[in-house]
Amino acid sequence: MIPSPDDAHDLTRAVLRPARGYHAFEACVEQLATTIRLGVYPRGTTLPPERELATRLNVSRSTLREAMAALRQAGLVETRRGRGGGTVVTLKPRTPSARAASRLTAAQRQDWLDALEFRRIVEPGAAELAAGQRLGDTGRAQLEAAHADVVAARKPAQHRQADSRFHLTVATLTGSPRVIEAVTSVQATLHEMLLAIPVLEANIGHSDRQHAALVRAILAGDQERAGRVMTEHCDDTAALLRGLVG
Amino acid sequence: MIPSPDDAHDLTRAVLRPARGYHAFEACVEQLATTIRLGVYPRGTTLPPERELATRLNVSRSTLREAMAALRQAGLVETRRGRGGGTVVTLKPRTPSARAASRLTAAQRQDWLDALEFRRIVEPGAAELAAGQRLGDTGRAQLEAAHADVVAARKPAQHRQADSRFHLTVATLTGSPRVIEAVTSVQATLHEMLLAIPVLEANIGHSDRQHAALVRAILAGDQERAGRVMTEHCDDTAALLRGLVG
DNA sequence: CGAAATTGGTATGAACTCCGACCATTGACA
DNA sequence: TGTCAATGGTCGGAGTTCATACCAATTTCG
Repeated sequence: MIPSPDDAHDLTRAVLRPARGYHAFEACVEQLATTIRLGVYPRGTTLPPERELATRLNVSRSTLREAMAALRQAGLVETRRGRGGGTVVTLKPRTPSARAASRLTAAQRQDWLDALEFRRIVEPGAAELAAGQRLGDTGRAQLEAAHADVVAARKPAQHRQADSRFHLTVATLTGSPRVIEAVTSVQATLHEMLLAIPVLEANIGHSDRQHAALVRAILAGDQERAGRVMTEHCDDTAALLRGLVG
Repeated sequence: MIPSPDDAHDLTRAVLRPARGYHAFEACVEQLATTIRLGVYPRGTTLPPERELATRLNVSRSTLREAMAALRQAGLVETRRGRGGGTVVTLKPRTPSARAASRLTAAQRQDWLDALEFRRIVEPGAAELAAGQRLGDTGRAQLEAAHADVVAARKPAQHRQADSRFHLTVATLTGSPRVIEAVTSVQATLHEMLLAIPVLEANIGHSDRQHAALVRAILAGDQERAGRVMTEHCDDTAALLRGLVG
């Protein structure tokens, strides 16, 4: 039985997506800026050499350099020449402020809510997978270090970055490229949201307890519990944000 | 506490991904070919006009036309001019054959296994979300139609396409762009695998029973059961494929 | 029948991107 | 101290992609 074209129509509407959302240049700026803002490269660290970054991003060095120039002009990085030189991150982690929350397009809001739903699927899955992995010493150490950073963070801005890094670390432990990409994308959007919507101290404490429980579950290799804890964590954050986004 | 650059290194290795994997032209060919092979546009249906497709894929018409030319040359479509003309799908669904399975690169195998892991996260999540949706009559009808197509399909090739469409339909019902994209991507890879690795009739029967249970769970709004059934479904397929892929 | 609408086909120049080679600066190290 | 290596900076030509306008074929419908 061949479906009529009309049956297919809804599907295709949904399935066909932009083959290429933007120019290479913009894509680079976007990704690098996100990487920096998420704290993957914290303040003071040096980015990899241009040639390596270009290779990694699958982009010509010229294009990458244009992106770098944009970052430099935006004040995220500074560049020094010569051996031992390079591009260092100068961006101070932004402190959440509610100013931006007002000018929210409907599309933006929709995307944010979608990110929350997708997150609830992907991050628990990542946690479960990570718990199922047989982690080496380095893996366990990475996880504990990332968690320690979150606990140690005093200022909200630092806490936010450490939190991102923690979630990305969990994803990294799965060793699955697709999972990592999904979590990265979700965290980027989440980061945007949390910058626009300041979160209360009490919520941070709650969140930290969940992180701790998550670390225990993953280190213990308890997949089911890891997934459950992460699901709760996502649900709690989501409930909070949904309330504030509308 | 600022992490040392070395701490960050593993994370960045994982997080930085190609900003743009290929040229716009290739991306279009890739996506259109996949869409057609998955049966989103079954044999005999007419694709949307070039101008609309170009807009949808966010690509200039010239570029889209080059992609179309490639598809035409590859024998997937035929084109007629004039009002009421257009580009129609001529590709017969391919019958699975094991010929291709031999020349498998390590990277390819790795990607396939990764897709299976990612699928086990995303598709159950999609099923659960879909079950939680308050479906309208159209939604319910779509799901039942897609399922009926799977059951009615006689030849393996047709069954394969109907199966893809079924899973994509479930994803579509969630209404979440990110979920849809994730499932599409996963199904594309799965399709590749299943073309290279013929599956036995007995497995098809088993799979069909799971589909039926899934439809019941979603229509009943039973999220937990929908998720569980889909998880089993993915696990069973994965076990089979993992055995054959190595 | 004939005009209009819809669809694919063609052309051109500008902008973007890529690649490769080479230059300039600076710190590391023999 | 001088050489080397690593790094950012610059340049030019080739290939892609884009936007726009216009042409050609064919069906629909007044």
